[in-house]
Amino acid sequence: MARTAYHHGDLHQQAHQQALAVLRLEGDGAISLRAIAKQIGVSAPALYRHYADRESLLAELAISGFAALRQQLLSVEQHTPRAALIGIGLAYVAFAQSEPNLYRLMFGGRVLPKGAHPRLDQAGLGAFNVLQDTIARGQRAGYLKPAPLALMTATAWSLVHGLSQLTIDGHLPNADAEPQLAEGITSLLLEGAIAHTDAHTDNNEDTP
Amino acid sequence: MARTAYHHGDLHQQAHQQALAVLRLEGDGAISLRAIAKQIGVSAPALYRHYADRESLLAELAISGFAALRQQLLSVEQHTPRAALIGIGLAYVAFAQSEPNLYRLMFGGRVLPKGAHPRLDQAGLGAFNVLQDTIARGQRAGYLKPAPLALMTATAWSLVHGLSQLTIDGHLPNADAEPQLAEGITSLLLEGAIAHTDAHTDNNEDTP
DNA sequence: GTGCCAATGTTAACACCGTTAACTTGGAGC
DNA sequence: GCTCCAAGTTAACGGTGTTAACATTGGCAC
Repeated sequence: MARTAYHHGDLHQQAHQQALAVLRLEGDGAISLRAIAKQIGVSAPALYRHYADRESLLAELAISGFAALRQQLLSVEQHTPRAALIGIGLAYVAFAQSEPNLYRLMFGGRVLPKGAHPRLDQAGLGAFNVLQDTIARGQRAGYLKPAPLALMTATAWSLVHGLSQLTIDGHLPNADAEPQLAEGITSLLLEGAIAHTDAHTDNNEDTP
Repeated sequence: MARTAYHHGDLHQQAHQQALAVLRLEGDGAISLRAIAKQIGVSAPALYRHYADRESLLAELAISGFAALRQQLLSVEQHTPRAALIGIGLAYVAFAQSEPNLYRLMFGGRVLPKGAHPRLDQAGLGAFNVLQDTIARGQRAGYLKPAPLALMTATAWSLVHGLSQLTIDGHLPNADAEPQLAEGITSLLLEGAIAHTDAHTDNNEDTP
């Protein structure tokens, strides 16, 4: 089922790979269906047999990106709650830095409106759950505070996502020491930023 | 110097406002120079007398966005270190939620490559500095740990930016209670996530 | 084996887009 | 009053996503 120009069977996969290559080099804005078709050696409308439209192609790239992120998060060692949490934070940021354009596509928001591609949302949840499970384990082990799981997960997710986005876009001044930065930030969250004692005694300042 | 079709003098400002309106409603991807020109009642190339290209128009929108964000951050009350920090975090997230498409443009990264628009970088720094100054004040007051300022600022910036981005793009499951979420997350960072004691005694697990 | 059908390609065309070149208009300064 | 320059104009180029109408062909039923 191949090789005769017609029905070469590999078009879907080939378009995916070609689009991924363009994405890595120049970003999602540079992905052009016509250009991809030309480089594959096929007419542009042929792609519409495999993708509903350009957005669907981008969504598929993002889905595979979330799968790769999930695998990378699953591969960190978990033999200590603290090691697991810091390891996941570092792995997350490392993924974003190794695939900045893919990461921007996954979380861009401009493209891929919320519920338009259910498989995308599902893939995002798959990565999200790795982090949430690790946090839940940390709580069961007594290492983390018994605060609401959703709150702690949202906090950790926000921190690593924000750091990823800011570093790959160069928004952090003095971002020379990135590895230390990621580890320092994670530790800071775990151990708290307040000096040492009676931190909760001054939170009644709004009732004069 | 107005009103004669030619030289109506207001074109720059009018294009800015029109583009901002489109941005708010449909996102930066929907901003079209030709469409803007048509709605203003002018030919498309006329815009090139006022903007070098489409990207410059977007950069100007982002610049005014950073200025607005800075003003919003400057307006929070600072009569207590804790109130100032939490207030800034809430104000930051509130800004992103009230102008999601503008916020995405400001931090998108796809458009506006790092050093291409110096005034943009400067505007971003202007907002960044408000947060950094507040943290420095908190340190001088002894409320915050004397950790490196760059580290603490990067942490706080990452947290609020990540939370903003995740909420406006709907990536957080169970994000029903957003206001509480923002405040809870900020508090969690300030007070630390680790249970209570000897949190630093198990960080030698990687030396067997 | 043969014939049909659905899958998968093709070309042509439409309506956009950003951008540039060449030209025109008209207000301001000398 | 004349001139010059900023700010507008039309025409055109090359590019895009997408659809319609048509062509090819591999595989399955008979």
